[in-house]
Amino acid sequence: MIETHLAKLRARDTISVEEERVIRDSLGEVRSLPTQHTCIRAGERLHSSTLLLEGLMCRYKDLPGGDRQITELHVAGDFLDLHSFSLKQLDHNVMTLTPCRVVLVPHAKLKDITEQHPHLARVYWFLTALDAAIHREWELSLGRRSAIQRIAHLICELRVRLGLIGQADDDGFGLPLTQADLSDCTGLTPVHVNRTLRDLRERGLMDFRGRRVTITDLPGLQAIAEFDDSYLYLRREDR
Amino acid sequence: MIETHLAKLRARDTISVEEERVIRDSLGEVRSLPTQHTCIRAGERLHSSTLLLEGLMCRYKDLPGGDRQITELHVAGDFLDLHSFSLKQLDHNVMTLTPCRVVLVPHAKLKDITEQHPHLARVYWFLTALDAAIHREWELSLGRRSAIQRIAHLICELRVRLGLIGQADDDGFGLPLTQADLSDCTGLTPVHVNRTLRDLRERGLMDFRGRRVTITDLPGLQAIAEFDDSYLYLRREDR
DNA sequence: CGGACAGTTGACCTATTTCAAATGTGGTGG
DNA sequence: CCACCACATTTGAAATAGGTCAACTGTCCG
Repeated sequence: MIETHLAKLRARDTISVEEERVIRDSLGEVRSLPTQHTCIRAGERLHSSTLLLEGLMCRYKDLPGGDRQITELHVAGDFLDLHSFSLKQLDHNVMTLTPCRVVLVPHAKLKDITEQHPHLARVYWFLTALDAAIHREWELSLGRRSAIQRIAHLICELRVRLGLIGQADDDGFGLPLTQADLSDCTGLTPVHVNRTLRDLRERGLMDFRGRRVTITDLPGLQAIAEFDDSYLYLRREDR
Repeated sequence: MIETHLAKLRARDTISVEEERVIRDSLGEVRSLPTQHTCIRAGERLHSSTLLLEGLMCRYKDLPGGDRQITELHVAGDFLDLHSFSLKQLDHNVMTLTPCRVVLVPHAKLKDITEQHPHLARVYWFLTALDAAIHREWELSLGRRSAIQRIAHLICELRVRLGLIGQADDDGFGLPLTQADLSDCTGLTPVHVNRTLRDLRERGLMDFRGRRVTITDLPGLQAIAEFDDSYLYLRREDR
């Protein structure tokens, strides 16, 4: 059930059999969620964190005028709100972008981990630091990259993150997002996303159609995005 | 020496006398740094985290073309790189924007804290989650707010954060940044920052001259920024 | 007094947005 | 199997927020 989660952790550190058992013991209720469903709202008091088992979800913030910014995408194996353990409530919403399956991890169990399994606690602390690193890279995209770079960069990021859990290879991957979702990730309008996707296709770099990204020139795509995966911390370390 | 740091923590949780002693015992070398000095570079292996005692610093990422994005500003009492404890190396640089004084906290001491003082460890985990919340708010600014909103929002954020450590009130605060620094925070050009500051002045909202922000209409400034401080987690909680 | 920056302004430019309409496309009910 | 509906995608034309380039003006400090 949590193989994708373990794959994500084990790409970055050593998780012992004992720790794996502790993780499995922390799991609570499993839920299935429909698509386009906001399952956590900013300001709600939370008592458990949510681990994504299957599907695609996002964190987003809305503006009074109706504009939306997605601040991070989540794939299987990600904690959507591990930070709610420290924060107690979130400053953003979390919603599904596809039908999803999730499992709840009570904050009480996480607290036990901080008291009895300090190494595992450090690994989980690392996961929240990794989310922050992704936020920083998105700040760079939103602040300083052009439209074509923003989209190319996002696709490069997703290729690596999905690759870790065996859901992407060099040729492409399934990506059940609309162009409007993509515009909310990149701070662009849906119309401009459409034109930019055509540009990427005409340049022979990638094609995004029918909920699938086909990468036709990976080095070229990475070059235009100026993509460097070091912000994803893919090396194994002793935390 | 670390009063600003304790003020920041105690605005969010209860720190016992014992925990205060643990924090004081974790402090290592104190350093004075000149202005415009990059003291941590992306990719460097780090063995201690740095607590800012005095001055203004920033985290930033550079692009090959020379563009720069500041991802967060830091005031006295902030850890610049508490996350380097989990990450081991950073994905961004850290530099001074004024002359600064900092104190180093060895990662070995932080590791001891995770093993012997789980509550304090959770408080520090919270601090890194707070940095991530600030990153998310900046993503929203960079992705969806107009130039005038981005600058107004940044000023509102700094007023609150500096206020917590007694360095700002409703009338304004010292802010030793250049307009170019401001442009690197907001993803704008220095020229447009200059015009936008004039706009804010002519609207009677705020005036930024001579390294000082004078707020002439705080409610108006907050209104145009659509500022809501909940992402700064100012309520005290039991973490 | 001079030099290095920081700030200011004007004229022009362009990437992206806005608005509006047309064209797929997938699912549902008859 | 078809008609229809709700959406997602695509395209064109016009508008604009913010960028670029270049020059000029403080201002601080040695």
